[in-house]
Amino acid sequence: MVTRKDIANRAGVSVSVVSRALNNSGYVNKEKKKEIIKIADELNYRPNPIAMSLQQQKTKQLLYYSKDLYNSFNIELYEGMIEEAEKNGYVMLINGRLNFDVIPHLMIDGIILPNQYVTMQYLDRIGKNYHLPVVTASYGDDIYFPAAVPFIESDLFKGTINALEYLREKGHRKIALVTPYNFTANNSRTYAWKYFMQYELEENIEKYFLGISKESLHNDQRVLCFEEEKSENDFDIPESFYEKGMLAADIFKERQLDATAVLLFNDEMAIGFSKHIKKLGYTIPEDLSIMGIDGLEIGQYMEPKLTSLEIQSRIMGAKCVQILISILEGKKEKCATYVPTLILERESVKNLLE
Amino acid sequence: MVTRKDIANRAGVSVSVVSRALNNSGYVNKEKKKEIIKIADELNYRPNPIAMSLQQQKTKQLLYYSKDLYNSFNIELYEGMIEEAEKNGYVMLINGRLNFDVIPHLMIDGIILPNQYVTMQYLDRIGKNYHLPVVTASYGDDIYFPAAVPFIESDLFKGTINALEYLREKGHRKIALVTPYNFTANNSRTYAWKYFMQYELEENIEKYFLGISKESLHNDQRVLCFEEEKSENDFDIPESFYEKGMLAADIFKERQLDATAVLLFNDEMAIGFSKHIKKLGYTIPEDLSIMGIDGLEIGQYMEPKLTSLEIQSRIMGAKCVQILISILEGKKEKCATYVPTLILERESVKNLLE
DNA sequence: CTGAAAGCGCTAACAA
DNA sequence: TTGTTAGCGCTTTCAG
Repeated sequence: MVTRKDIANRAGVSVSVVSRALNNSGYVNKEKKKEIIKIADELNYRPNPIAMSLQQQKTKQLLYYSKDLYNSFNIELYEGMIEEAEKNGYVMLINGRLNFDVIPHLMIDGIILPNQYVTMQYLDRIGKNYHLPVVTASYGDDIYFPAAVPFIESDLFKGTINALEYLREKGHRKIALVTPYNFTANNSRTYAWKYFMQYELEENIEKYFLGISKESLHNDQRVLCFEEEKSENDFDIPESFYEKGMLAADIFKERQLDATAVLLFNDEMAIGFSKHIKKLGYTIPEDLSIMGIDGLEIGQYMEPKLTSLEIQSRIMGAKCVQILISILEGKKEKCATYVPTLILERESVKNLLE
Repeated sequence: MVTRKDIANRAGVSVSVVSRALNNSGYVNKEKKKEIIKIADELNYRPNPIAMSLQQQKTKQLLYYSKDLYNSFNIELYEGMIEEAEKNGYVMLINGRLNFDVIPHLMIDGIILPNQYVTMQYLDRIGKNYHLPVVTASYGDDIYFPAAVPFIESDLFKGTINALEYLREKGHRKIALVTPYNFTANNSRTYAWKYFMQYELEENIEKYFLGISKESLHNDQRVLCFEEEKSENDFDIPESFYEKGMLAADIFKERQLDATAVLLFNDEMAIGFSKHIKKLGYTIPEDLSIMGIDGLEIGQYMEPKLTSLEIQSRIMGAKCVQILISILEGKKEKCATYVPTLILERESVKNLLE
């Protein structure tokens, strides 16, 4: 391994001169500088990032502690992060296993956590004693969540309202909501839907709410199969959105709901729901319009192509990194940042007014 | 930040004693040792991984340089790696962007590259001057690939033969192969298929070969749309397996192929193919049996559930890490390691003999 | 059994 | 403009 010492020896100068030459800092004789750079090049010198990190007390590395790498939404988020990190001279790492114990072993300057629940757990288990700037990339799951750390979230309250407005414009009034959680869950999607249905459309929100959770379904056998419904507190368990979507279709049919449109918690659920509801004899969008949330690319592979409320994941990822870096640099940052959503119009919503 | 010096001060000893006590190395008075550990605990001391890395000249971190995080096969591979790394006291990082320039900035002891092409590029651009143990996780893409670095691959030659034998047992003889590459491509799947069709089944291999590449399709307009067909050498472009599978279905029908079964290069292609061929009026498996390669979980969501040749990705990932670590530890390692495949029997293959 | 000292590769303050 | 020095947090040798 080539070090600055080697270069110094070759050039007949001291290491500090080499350092200054290579870092473009302080004074170095122009001739010598050229010479030093030439030698460094010849020797194929690479600064040792570990030594530099030790000396500078920073690593220029950031970590995205993702919950679920199988979910392409998270990967898109990560790609947004990579890009922004790169621009700022940082390396963006990712770790797919939520094992907090490894964090102190990692050589990083800051962490991006995947949602508020993980953040809470982190604060509980590690964060108290181990300070490392943290930022949360939130889906907007819980509107009452205490902002313990700065968070960046998709503006899903406004977004859901927009989605519902879009459906209303197409003539829909009876719009069911399918979510994997309870009626009382404080996520902004549910919240916005309740508001809109109740005050804008004046429809019965109990009737059109389909929560695929053990509470909402009164311990229906079919929902108790899901791992995440069995345990209470384990946020490590990936959620079965797809399967829950399928179950929702069964229940939709059983209840003979007269909704003309269904808004689903996310695209995965929407895909599971659509697949199954078609099997049960419904035609999309003729009999029933479907709208997802996320705007994933795979929605295109559905038949018909899934209309969705797009969360701009890349932009969100970039924002997370921006904010984390500005915290690292000691700049103050406001605690909540909202990224707007977009209506992604494809084929699964019918215009009833035409 | 708490350092060993702080602990030493508190305990009234020197740093070396603290070091020895905390590392369980050398002699330390039992009483003092207890005391030191207690203080470390109270102060919530965490060894600085950077300082340790600098001193020990190793980071205990490994990198999986994945090509495509959207492909769940790679994620499974990664999970196998994580587990094995953890067992051996290593941290497994992953980076989704193939930008070789960041590698020298990373604090890692070794790299796992995603296939031989990437390995070649790596060797070309970085590896020559920058030594860092490297291992290749190969799909078995090219049987003539020069083993420049140790590689771990799924035994797809044997596996493909097994898959074809399985199909033969079910009464299939006319078995088409769908791949995204040329007839002359030296990947072991194609190679094994050619062999089996020619010598075991004595069928016409030209007739039943469906290569979805510009060469195989004589610059058919429809294949020229794919990004990866436009450029010659860029291995960074993700491949459009799904879409190519759909195109293959069109071509299968156009040619009025009388195959009773189709073996596809991977599950993604198989899913695209199946979806589209159903649309074209075929029923699976009644009219046509389908078999994929990979054994992905999403194959279960297809209708009917996809029968596939399972690549044991977790085991492969673990093997990669094992070998990389043993190289790091100076143990010799043989260059080629093969991981066996498994027939994953589901619903998309019909038994013609019943 | 303990502690001083050297050193991992680098930077930065300061003296020359 | 340059080189010496100290130090980032840690380990390890070696004299006490």
